[in-house]
Amino acid sequence: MAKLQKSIDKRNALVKATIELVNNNGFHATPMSKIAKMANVSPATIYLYFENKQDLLNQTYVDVKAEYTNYAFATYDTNMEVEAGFELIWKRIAHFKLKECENAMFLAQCDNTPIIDEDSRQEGIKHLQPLLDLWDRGKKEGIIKPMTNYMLYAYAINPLSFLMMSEQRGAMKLDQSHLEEAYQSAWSSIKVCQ
Amino acid sequence: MAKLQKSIDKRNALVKATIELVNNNGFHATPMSKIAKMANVSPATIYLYFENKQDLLNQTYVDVKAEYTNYAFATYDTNMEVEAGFELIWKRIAHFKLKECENAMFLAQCDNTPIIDEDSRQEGIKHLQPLLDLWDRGKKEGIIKPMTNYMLYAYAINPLSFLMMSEQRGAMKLDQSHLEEAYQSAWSSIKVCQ
DNA sequence: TATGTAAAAATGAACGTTCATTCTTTTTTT
DNA sequence: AAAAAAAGAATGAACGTTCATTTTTACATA
Repeated sequence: MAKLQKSIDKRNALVKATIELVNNNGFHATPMSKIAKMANVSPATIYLYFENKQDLLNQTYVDVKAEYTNYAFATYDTNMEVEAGFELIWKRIAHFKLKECENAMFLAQCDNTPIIDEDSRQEGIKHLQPLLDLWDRGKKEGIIKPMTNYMLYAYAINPLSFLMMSEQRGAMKLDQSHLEEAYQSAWSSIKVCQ
Repeated sequence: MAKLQKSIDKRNALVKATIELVNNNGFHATPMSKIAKMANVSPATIYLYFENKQDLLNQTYVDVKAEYTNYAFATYDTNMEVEAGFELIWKRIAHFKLKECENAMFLAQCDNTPIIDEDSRQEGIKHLQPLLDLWDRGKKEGIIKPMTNYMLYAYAINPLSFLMMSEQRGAMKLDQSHLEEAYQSAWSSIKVCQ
């Protein structure tokens, strides 16, 4: 009973504040007091929802990662053809990274620093399975290059993080035609050349 | 006279310690006292070489970025053919990221977080010019896709950061044949398909 | 429906620690 | 012996977390 009574809104506000402040200042430069203030909550209240600062960060990471993959696979169906399925998933991921860039930036920061516990990192990876399965199928069918899934991810998906960060910094603008170009490059880099 | 007398070795030791500790703990979780200890120096001595902690980080970043690009272009000659020049530079970059992964990890962390000052970030980008010039030439010759340099970097170079981080985490091993595959994917994604 | 009450949730202030930076003194160099 | 470099100890601010207390909620009773 106890835990369920605690307002889920307050937890969400804390997670949201964490994302925004960590994006702007980095994890260790965002004090709990600021997170509390942004969430309209007392610092002490944070400890009713999270064990400590590290736990707050870990849970925020897993939350955001789940949101990311849920969005990515929402309209995907495992019966789709490999190329069509990949295009669908790719475009959903691209859309997420560009429209929800607060979330995407947060993930990029966590994925390139030692601030997240290894357990939470592993937890986050699990949700990507449908894409890895699709790639395995593509390799069997001779449509996708016989490379490790890490390599495929590096070329097909990861560039979107770089593009998102560049746009976020104001270095470039990504419109629909850029996105189509990007998709073609992603597909070129992993498809088997006929 | 004053500045020149200060030992360059001591400065280098401080920069090296900063890289190692920031890689393992993140910037804000590495105290000046630990940096000093690792460099066999008193905390107060750091302030003879650097203005403050932020300045230490900024200078470390610019140093490492310069080392990275010096290595990348060391054997490149602007008279080379586009494809050959790209292959050469790509392989030098790959070699740097995989053999000097301490340095590469440090750059990845700085490039995905707000810990570096914008000025130092800009300073670091300048040194990449030879590659951008090569790409512009390739576009004129119809060899390279007519995309922005950011897009080309995202697909041709940035995946190496992801692969380096994955290997560093023990998720995969990158041998020579993986590297050849990676190069083919990089080239596939930016070359004009005939 | 109104009231009393015990548990849960939330709070602001306080605590102890850590940290970046500075100060004063000592050591090294020229 | 004067100047530069380095050192260790000291300082004051900031932080994560906890504590003692207050406020809110849920609900039994009338």
